[in-house]
Amino acid sequence: MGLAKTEMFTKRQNTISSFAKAFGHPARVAILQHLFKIKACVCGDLVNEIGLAQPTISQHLRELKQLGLIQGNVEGTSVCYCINKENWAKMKGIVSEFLDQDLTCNDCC
Amino acid sequence: MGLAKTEMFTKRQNTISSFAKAFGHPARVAILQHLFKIKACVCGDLVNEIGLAQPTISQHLRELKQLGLIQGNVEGTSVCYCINKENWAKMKGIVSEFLDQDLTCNDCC
DNA sequence: TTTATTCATCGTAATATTGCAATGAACAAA
DNA sequence: TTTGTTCATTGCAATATTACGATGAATAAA
Repeated sequence: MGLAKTEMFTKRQNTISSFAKAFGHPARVAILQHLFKIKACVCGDLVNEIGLAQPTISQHLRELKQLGLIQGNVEGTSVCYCINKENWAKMKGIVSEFLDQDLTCNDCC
Repeated sequence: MGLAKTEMFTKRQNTISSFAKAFGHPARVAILQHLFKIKACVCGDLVNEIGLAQPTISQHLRELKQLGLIQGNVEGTSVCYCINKENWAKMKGIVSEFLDQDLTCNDCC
């Protein structure tokens, strides 16, 4: 019914999918790549850079922020967003462990 | 409008988000983990293992198959699904490159 | 104080995703 | 052939996501 039955899965499985969902939209991929590139940012730059409306960018930023992958520091009228290094590293560890699973396989395939 | 404006983004950005979307649901994470674990599988096993209805599992399998991450070989009345090692490795390379971006940052944050 | 700038939030419309009952297709066994 | 097994597909209902105009809150500048 459009509702992910999260209670059926392990905490780890839900964590992995939550992080993956964060990268599951090209706008958020682009936002993160831009933050990595310039190493600091304000929302207005992203609106020009990405090409989506300001509320849309703001909404994507909020999702990334709620997951802890970015942080925003208010500076006057603008907000300085950047990658949260510590949480990014944690996420990378969890996702990488999933991606790095053993590929050995029996004769079935 | 619920429509990702893929044409605004680079091919690479869309590729990353497509793969990420595949892991963006705990059921698909669980399916892949199970395939890794037993190294071969049929759909019926997954229905018992995961706990979702058979059509639901079949639908998730189709998405993973369309992305090339798994493959299914028909064996009599059952279908043997397993990880597509080559494509998994390719995907891992693309996603890892994104995750491994340089975390150095200026004094802004 | 007034005005401008910047970003967040609200409200809403459109599309996407998830889940499953019902059904179908393919094959094997009786 | 008939029956049973296995998985795919269809059709639908419910929820989630995406996008943006309008508006609000906060601050800075005039």
